[in-house]
Formats: sequence, C-alpha cells, structure tokens
Amino acid sequence: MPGARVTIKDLAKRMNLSVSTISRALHNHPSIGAETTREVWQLAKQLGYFPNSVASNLRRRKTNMIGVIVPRIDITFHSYVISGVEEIAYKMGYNVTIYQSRDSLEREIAITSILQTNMVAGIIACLALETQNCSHFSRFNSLRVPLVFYDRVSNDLEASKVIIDDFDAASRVTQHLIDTGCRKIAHIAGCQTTSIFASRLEGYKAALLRNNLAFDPAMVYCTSNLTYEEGAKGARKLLKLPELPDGIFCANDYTAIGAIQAIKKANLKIPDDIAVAGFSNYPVSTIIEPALTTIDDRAFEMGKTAARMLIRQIEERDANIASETVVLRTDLIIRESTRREPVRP
Amino acid sequence: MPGARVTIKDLAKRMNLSVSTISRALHNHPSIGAETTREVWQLAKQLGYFPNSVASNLRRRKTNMIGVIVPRIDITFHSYVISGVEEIAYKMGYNVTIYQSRDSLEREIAITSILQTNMVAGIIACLALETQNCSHFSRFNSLRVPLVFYDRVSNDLEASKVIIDDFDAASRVTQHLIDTGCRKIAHIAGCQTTSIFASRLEGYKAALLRNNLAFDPAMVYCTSNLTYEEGAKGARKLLKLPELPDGIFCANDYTAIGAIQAIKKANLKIPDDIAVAGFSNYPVSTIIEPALTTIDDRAFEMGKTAARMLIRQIEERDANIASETVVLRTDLIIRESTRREPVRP
DNA sequence: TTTCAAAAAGCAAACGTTTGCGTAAAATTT
DNA sequence: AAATTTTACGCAAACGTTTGCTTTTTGAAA
Repeated sequence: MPGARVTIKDLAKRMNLSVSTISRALHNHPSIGAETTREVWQLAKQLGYFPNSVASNLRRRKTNMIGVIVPRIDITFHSYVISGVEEIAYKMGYNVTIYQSRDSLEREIAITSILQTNMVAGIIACLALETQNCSHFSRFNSLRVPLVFYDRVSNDLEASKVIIDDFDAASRVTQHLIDTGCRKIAHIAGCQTTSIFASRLEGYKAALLRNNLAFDPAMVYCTSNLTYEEGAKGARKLLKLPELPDGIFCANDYTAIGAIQAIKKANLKIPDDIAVAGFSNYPVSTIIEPALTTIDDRAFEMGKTAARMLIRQIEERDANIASETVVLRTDLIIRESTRREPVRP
Repeated sequence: MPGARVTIKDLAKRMNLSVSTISRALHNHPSIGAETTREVWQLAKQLGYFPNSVASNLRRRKTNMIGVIVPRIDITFHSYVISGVEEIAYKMGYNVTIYQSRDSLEREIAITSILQTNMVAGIIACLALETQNCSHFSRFNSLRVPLVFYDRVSNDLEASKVIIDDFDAASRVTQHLIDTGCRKIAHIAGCQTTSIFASRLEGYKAALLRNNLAFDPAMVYCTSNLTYEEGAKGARKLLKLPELPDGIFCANDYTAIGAIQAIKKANLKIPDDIAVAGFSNYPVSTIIEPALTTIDDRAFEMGKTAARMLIRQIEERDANIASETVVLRTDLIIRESTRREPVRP
C-alpha cells in the first residue's frame, strides 16, 4: 500500500516532537500533556494519518486477526456461524479471515501453516470431514495461540469447543416422532466417522430403545455427504423395504428435503404415511411443503459464542484459561412434516 | 503469538551465516550457493521455522490480504461470492478477510478505515443499501489500493466492477413470461435507489413496451428489502387488483417464493393462473413447488472474477491498469413456475 | 536560593524481514 | 602471472510502531 501514507514520523517532524511522544499521545498516554495530546490528534486528523497495524503488530508481537476455518462458506450453517463470529469480532476490534478446507485434510493442514505465518491471534475451526487426526493443530498449543472448535470438534486435542448436544437433540426428535405415533422410524445418517453424525445415530437408537422399539439396521441409510440428492436416494431406498417406515429422521435438512420430495413423488402423504424430521433449521425448512420439523442448531449463536470464548482467551492469556466446552441448547421446531394426530396405542 | 517462535536470526546463528543469506536462501535467490540453500531449507524444516508474514509485510510495504465487504455473509448470494473469492485467493497466495456492512453506511465507512490501517492489498466490495455516495472509498484511489465492486456498484468512482446485465436479464425474463402467454405482468421490485433493482424494473418495462403491452404502475410493487415476507405481501396486494396479473416477475428469489406461497394460499394455480419468475437461482428455487423459473446470477463466478481482476491489478500495479468493468453472462433457467403452453394470439 | 519530586518529553532499541551495495574468495580470461 | 569476472556471502539500513529508561522542564517544598 504505497502512495503518500502519513506516518507517525511525519507528525513528529511537523510538530518538532519525538516519535515516541506522538505514539503516546495517540494512545492518550498520561505522561503526555493534555495540550500536546490534543494537538497531535488534531494534526493527525488534518493530515489524514492512519495507524499502520502491520508495524504495530510486529512490534507488539501480536495481531488482532482471528482465523476461521470452515469446510465451505456457502453452506448455510457455516455462513451463519461466520456471521456470528464477525459480529462479535467487529465489536471487539478483531478482524476475521476466512479459509475453506473444502473438507480436505490436506488443505486444512496447509491452512494451519498459513495461519501460523500470519501470526493470527486465535483460531476458530470446524474440522474437515476427512480429518481424523488433529495433530496439525497441536502446534498452536505450543505457540500459545488459542483455538476454539465448533460443531465438528476433536477430542484428542486440548482446545475449547462449542457444540450442541447432538445425541440429546436426535433423541428428542426421535421421541417426537414416536409421540406422534410413528413405530417404524428410519434414519438417514451422515458419515459415521464424524462424531456429530455418530451421536445423532446414537440418540436415535436411544430413543427407540427407551420406547421399546426395535432398532433395525436396515432402517438406517448412511450417506457420506448429507446432500439433497443423497436424501432423495436414501428415501427411495427406504421405500423399497418390505416394511415401510412411518417416520424418517434425517441427519440434516438437506437430506430431509430430498427425502420429502422423493416421498411425495412416490405418492405417499407426509406426515400421514410417513413423517419426516430434519436437523439444522435451515431457512428452506419453512419453504418446503410440508414445512419441515427440525432442530434449530443455533448456528449464529454458535459463531458468537465461539468468538467470545476465543477473544476472552486471547485477552486473558496470562490467566491461562483451561480450555472449556460449551454446549448450546437446541430447540425442537415442530412443523407440518410431523404434525399428525398423536396416537396412543 | 509468543512461544518459542523460530526466526531467521536463529537459523543464521546456528549456521554461522548472516540473516541476509538465510533470507535469500529461503527465497531460492540465485546468488546463494546451491549447497547452502539446501542446508538452510533443511535446518529451517528441522527447527520448525515459519516465516513471519507480519514482518515481511512491513518491510515489503505490502500485504497479501484482500478485504471483502459484503452486506451480509448469510445471504446466499454473498456467501457464494465469498466462496469464489476465497477459492481464487487461496490459489494465488492471498488471504481473505471479511467484513459485514449489514447494509449500514456508517459501518461501511468504519470498515474502510479498518482496511486502511490494515494495509490490505486490495478490496472487493458490494455496496450497502444505504450507500448513495462513495466518497469513503476514494481514499483507496490515492493510496493506490485496487478496488473491485461487485453486484451493487458505484458509478461516481474510478474502480473496477463485475456485474451482470440486470436490464438485459430482467428483459429476458419478462420476454419469457410474454412468450408463455402472459399479458398482464406484474413486478415485485427492489429498492429503487439501488441501481441493479432500478435496472431490473427498466428491463421489465422495456420488454413490455417492445411487445406493445402497456406498462401499468399499479402492477409494480416496490419493496425495500426483497425478503420472503415482502414477496408474500406484494403478491397479496397484487391479487387484490381489479384485474389480476397473469404473470409476476420478482426482483429476487426470496420474494418470488413468498409470492408463490401467497398465490397458492389464495387457491390460484401456478403457472396456469399466474406464472412466477424470480432472480438469482438460489438453491431453494429448485425446492419450491412449482420449481421456480429464474435468472442464474452466477454468484460463485462473480466472486472468482472479482478476485482475479483484483489480484491482477495488485500484481501489475506498475502497469497502472485502467479500471475495467466485466459484465457476466446470465442464464435464464426455465422451470415449472412458468412452464405453460405457449400462447400465440 | 537550593532541593526535590512530579510532569512532560526524548533516546534508542526492538519486532523479523528484505534488499542495495560492498567485498572476499574462487574461477576465468588474457 | 596478472587482470578480470563470477560466485557467494556479509553489512547495515529500512519498514512504522512501541516501550523501558533517561533527560529536561516545571513547580512546589525546604
């Protein structure tokens, strides 16, 4: 950024003061006279001075940059999280730089290197689907760069986390399906090496067992990506079972919507023949017909919380905060896709 | 970022070489012996050296940071643009930092100041709805920081732009409605002080006139935000007109979806009673029933293009590229919401 | 008037790189 | 063998701040 950038030195020269005095004046340091301080500020404004944060960062050996690693920005959930992070960061004087791992471990590793050379003050990350081992993040422990994982987190690394209780949420959705009379509930599941999706499956199972309903592995369709297409495909497959399910709990809203459309195409009624529930409360869940029952995963809140936790750790580094884990409350949002007369046998 | 960070000095000490030699070796400078270079790299790796880009940026007086200002991250369109920007930036070795203006002029101004102190190498921005006057961006001209606007651009400022031809696209959508037999076409419009929305209205008008159809101001419903709710509200209002429209062109997909649901609620058939078209080709436009005819505004492409243009300007600064404007091709995507038998009177 | 403390400002080093210029040794040419 | 070029590296300043320590100035106490 060349051009005629005004520096602290220019101000010093113009006022016959030393650069240290100018610097202190601009920080309203008490050891500088009130009069001088005022004049410095005035001249700075007049000359269009802007502090150079690069120089400042170098000297102070810290930046106000928060590095955020998301699988993809254009997934609704993550765009909400980022929005929340930016909201808090902006208020607190931090900048947010974004990197997409695109669910690739290789890329995630490369990004951690970039973050290290960029001297970020802290990191917020959601692990790539491919990532099993998080050793590439461990360097930040020794560098004492705080790290907050959200949603897809790592358990084999000392780091803060903000998550939802996927087990509990899944179990509540399933219970809701049961409460509305479903007895043969299928599940369209995500990649089972990812803990949140494994937990959702477990929550589903637990609810079944709790209600003395048999768990049937044939009723679980595993996807790798939880896309709309996979949802539709899963539903079509479930519809070919000898015994049709009367409810489907999908591990996210995309698959739920795919499933709904596949079911409608098969001329079955939702929720009467099959009730469908999703997970995430994406905006589209109110658009689909019937509107989708789902779990609000509080993405925006998750972003804000992650940012607050991170900034606190950055600023109270001396306090050496032990890493903490926050579990956000989730809400079950009941809509038309499961709204049928409660049946009590 | 404290902790035991290894610097170039440490390497120099360990190898009894000067820091300049190390620096050059790490850049594979030809004036350093091949043997030495190899050894330096090896030691760097062994000691876990990472360059400090803050120091490097200061010395080189430039960063590899691209500042992106979007109205909101969680709007589908912008999240796609950002994704495209990040994609290119990552490949070219640039970092992307994101700021949300939340359509507030005040905040947009504050962000430009932040970008200036952060010494960004270049800026990609979509103007806030509130922004009429862009003088707060003009500082980057004198600082010689390249600037690329996308979608909502400014005409009273020397800067590159990547846009779509809103007039043409709107005119094509409208023509399509006419071709399918619509004769009384309404328009749900965006905020008319924003040029893209004004152009869409103009394109709509032009198509009408070209086909000898009267333009009726009562057939235009102006919204400020183009939200789902406003779309529904606009449709309800249009349905109360003495003469019902037989087609509605909506300035974006959100309003189109709102309109579709309002129309369905009024027990009118889409597209038979009223055909509906949107603008943007959001994912939800394939989910809504009937699927929505719309314009693909190529958001991801727009982001990639903006990033490429910006980076070229950053790197060829000497060449002093005159600002350029790129108009992206748009595609009319025809779906069920307008698919009716072509009527030729 | 001398003494001393407080207030206000300056000096200079440091942050970790990059880079123009200078120089010694080695290799090449006369 | 001397002169010249090439190769490989070092010196030191610079980028724009921040900050520990020192110095000067001012006003009050002795």
